[in-house]
Amino acid sequence: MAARAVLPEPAHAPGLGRLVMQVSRELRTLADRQLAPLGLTMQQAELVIATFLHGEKGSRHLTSLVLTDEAGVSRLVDRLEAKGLVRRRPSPRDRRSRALELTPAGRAVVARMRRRRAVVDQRLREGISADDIAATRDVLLRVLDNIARAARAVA
Amino acid sequence: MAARAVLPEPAHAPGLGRLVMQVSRELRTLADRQLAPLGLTMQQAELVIATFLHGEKGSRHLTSLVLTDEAGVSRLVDRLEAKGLVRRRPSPRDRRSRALELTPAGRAVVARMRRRRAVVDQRLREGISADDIAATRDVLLRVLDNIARAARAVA
DNA sequence: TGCGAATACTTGTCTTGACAAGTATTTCCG
DNA sequence: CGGAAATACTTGTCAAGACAAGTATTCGCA
Repeated sequence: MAARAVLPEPAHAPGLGRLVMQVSRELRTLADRQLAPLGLTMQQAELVIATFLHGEKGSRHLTSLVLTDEAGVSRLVDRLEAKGLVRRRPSPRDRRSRALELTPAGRAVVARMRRRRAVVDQRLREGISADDIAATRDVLLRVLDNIARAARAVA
Repeated sequence: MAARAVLPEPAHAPGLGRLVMQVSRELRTLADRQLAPLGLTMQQAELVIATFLHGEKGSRHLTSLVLTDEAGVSRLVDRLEAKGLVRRRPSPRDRRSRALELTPAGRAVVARMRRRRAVVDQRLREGISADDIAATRDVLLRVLDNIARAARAVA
């Protein structure tokens, strides 16, 4: 694993961070292309599914589920509302909050997307053992932890 | 810099894909914040470094190095040119192409950024063995392979 | 030779992501 | 109680990524 301190970092042995970002980018691109026939992006699909699973909560509670911040969720909901898949209702408990709910059209596509997502996820694991997946997950969680620590050091 | 959009949400185990995307996102955010004092983003820093290492090539050759497409590089170069770090020259060998070169100001920041990047990369590996890093890299490469296969299946 | 295909880059549009600032509402506490 | 602080969301701005389409130039080859 490359003692690549300050070295060129050739394309064939990229740093772990770079590799993670490459995988992330290609995952999104693939997902977006597969969802294009439904007229949705990956983020939009995630939000629709999150609304199905955790609906009735305000967008604040959904931000962590779709990997963006509140502002991002707000505009994501704008787009989904424009597509008629989701609706904002005033929340009875807290008038600052607006609860999300799926429209009939929204419910109509959830199952299909979830199935599709599962298939893709399955395909991405092909040829990789459960142990390797688990170990990878573990490493990535530790990296996340290190990122959080570094972020605190900066702040 | 204030309320970090970052950490919450360990909750239950997310899918590997989601985890990769989360790591990617937080990596970029951290890098962008650390580079902010230099007035650069992570992508801009990467392109300046790539120009230093592989300069004199047209942007076509740099796209794979900065994880975006030609259009992205084109606009990235626009921004760096506006900041006076990089310059486009007509390529003598091929008049379609425009060779990139660092300006003195560009060269002046390269060393600092590379050192900084190495430090951060080091910090992200803390507490993770070289073997684990290698195994993780291996798994991610196989995932990349699966993505490519799935992409071909779609196309 | 010359013409169509390929190549290098640019530009337009849409979506996302981060951050800052703004509004409305609720909570906390003196 | 009353006002300060926190909270929930929205909006504005900039940078990126993907994709499509456009321009200029070079290449391949009949």
